[in-house]
Amino acid sequence: MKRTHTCNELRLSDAGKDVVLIGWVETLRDHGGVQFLDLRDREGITQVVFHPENKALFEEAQNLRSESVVQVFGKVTKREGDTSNAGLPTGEIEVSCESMVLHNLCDVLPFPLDENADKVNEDLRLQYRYLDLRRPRNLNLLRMRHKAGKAIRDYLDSQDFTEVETPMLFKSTPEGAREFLVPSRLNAGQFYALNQSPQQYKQMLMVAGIERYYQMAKCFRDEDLRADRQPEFTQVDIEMSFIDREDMYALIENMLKKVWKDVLNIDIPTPFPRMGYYEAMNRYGVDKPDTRFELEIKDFTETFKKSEFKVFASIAQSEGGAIKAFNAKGLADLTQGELKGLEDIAKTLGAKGLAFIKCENGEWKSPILKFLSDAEKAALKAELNIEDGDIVFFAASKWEQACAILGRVRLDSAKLLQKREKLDIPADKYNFLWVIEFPLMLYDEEQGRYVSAHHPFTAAVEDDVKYLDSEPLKVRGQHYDIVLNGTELGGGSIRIHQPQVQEKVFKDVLKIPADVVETRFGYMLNAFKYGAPPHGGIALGFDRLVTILTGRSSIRDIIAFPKTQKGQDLMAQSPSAVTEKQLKDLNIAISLPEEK
RNA sequence: GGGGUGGUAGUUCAGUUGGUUAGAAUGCUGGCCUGUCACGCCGGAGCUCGCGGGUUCGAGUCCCGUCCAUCCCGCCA
Repeated sequence: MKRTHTCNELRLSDAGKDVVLIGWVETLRDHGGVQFLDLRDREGITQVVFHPENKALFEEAQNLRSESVVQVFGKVTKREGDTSNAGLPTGEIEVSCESMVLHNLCDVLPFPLDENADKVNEDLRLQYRYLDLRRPRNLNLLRMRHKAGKAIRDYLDSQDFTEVETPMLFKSTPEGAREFLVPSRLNAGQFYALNQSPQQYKQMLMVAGIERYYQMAKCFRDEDLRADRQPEFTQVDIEMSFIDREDMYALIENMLKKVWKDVLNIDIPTPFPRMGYYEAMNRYGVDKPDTRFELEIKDFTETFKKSEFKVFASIAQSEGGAIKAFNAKGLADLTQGELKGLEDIAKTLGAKGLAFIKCENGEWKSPILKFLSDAEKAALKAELNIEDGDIVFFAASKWEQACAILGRVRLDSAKLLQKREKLDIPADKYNFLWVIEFPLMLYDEEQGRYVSAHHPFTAAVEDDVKYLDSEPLKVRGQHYDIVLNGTELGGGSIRIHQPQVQEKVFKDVLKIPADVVETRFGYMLNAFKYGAPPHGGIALGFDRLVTILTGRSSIRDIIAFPKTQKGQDLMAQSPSAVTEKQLKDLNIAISLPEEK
């Protein structure tokens, strides 16, 4: 037995016991005549004391280094008077060391593992990921991730779900995200693709009659990375037969309720509010609104239709044009630099500029003020409740673009207001929201055809099916997104389960050529002919969920071995070149672009 | 593919209008210290300034290119 207790176990009542502890050297304090060693394992810290009577042991302790692994044999001793440490659960005792085994003398660390580690360059920490993970805070993140996963599994098990593993080696489906291709040695010149999601397999499981399926599914996408995106990630993938949207809402609400209860001991209220796609876009400028604060966007297209301000008037009169504004309440004191930052972000989203009106000392200030009529000013003041210290931002553009611009400026304004402590968003505020009734189709100008807003298996809302031929843009899908604090946690839909409907969507609405439909989806359409039950499902980004649950800002924090923005694993050093022989077996030739 | 930020001791950073031997803290290392808990005190070693090129009498500093990290846009059915 390597230890009798963990480093967070011994208390005053254990005084006098002979114990064995093992762990890492957290700190070493050498006072010449007495030495202290804080020994740490994943549970906590216990102070070990060395006295000079045993000279050999004392010198051995002096030669230890931080993060070495030592096994300590000794007696639990009460810490007398003010030598106890109230800041430590084990602070009333210490272990008087009688002998010690040094299991591993640690090299000098490449970076400190204390609270300063958060400031260390992330690439260095990723290279030594095992050291960064060793910090108790980071180990705890992995343990919280485990707890969240367990809560989900426990809940779904209680609801009679069956976890089924589906293949990661799938076939290439070029219409989705970029894929990781895997060459097939046994089928020269052919490739698998790592699955982007188990979408098609889980629908086949419904046809198979499993009724309630879930999987903690590893998924892969070869897209550019972000703070909330990794090339491989985990989805809580769910599919159910014989249900409607209400069943799905209830299931997910109860599941997330259990996760928050089990991991954070927080009761989140259910049911979650619901908001239509167009309402979300109009009020918040995004389809994943952060409803923890207001700063809502208002529409002034009608107000400016007959305006003397030609820039606004011409857009307001144009097909699909919109004039929108919101009041960044209390942000009139923003600096030139901050204003430029907001302008720049608006421009990256296609705005020509960012018109604004400031209200300071009862006076409106704005480059566009001279173009506005009294009636227009009155309308703005009333709708936006403009008061001293406020600043109003405008977007004039196509409806979707105007929403997107102000949606983004709204979020950035909120950050500026938070910095000024004029907007308070409590860390434990969790605003869940269902965003529903997305349009089923969008018109892609470039391709000159309709494309699925989400994926082509989504069923239309019953009342809208009749528009499928005549006005596809009017058709709402039975799609739902679950949103938390402005992050899209996941989405899903009730699926099409009738082969003739699915075929019509592919061929007549999406105008996918018949032969392409046959090669990509032929087996699916065929399967639907053999008693496919009505079904629907959802997929939740487990990594994103855990990121928010743990209050972190990057998905990399809650993934054990994450990749950098270039998709590299700096510790294991992947990806890497392979041998000529490997390539030959796979019939693959590498042709790199010429160096400039 | 595009835009922003950053790259100087092991680590985190400072470095003036371009100017002599590039600093601080921490870590490491040698010594002192019998009650600390981020122990304290005294000494020491350690940086070809991401890489390549250019301007200049002289470049950490200016210019060009490039690499890496990160944030964002595109992208993510």
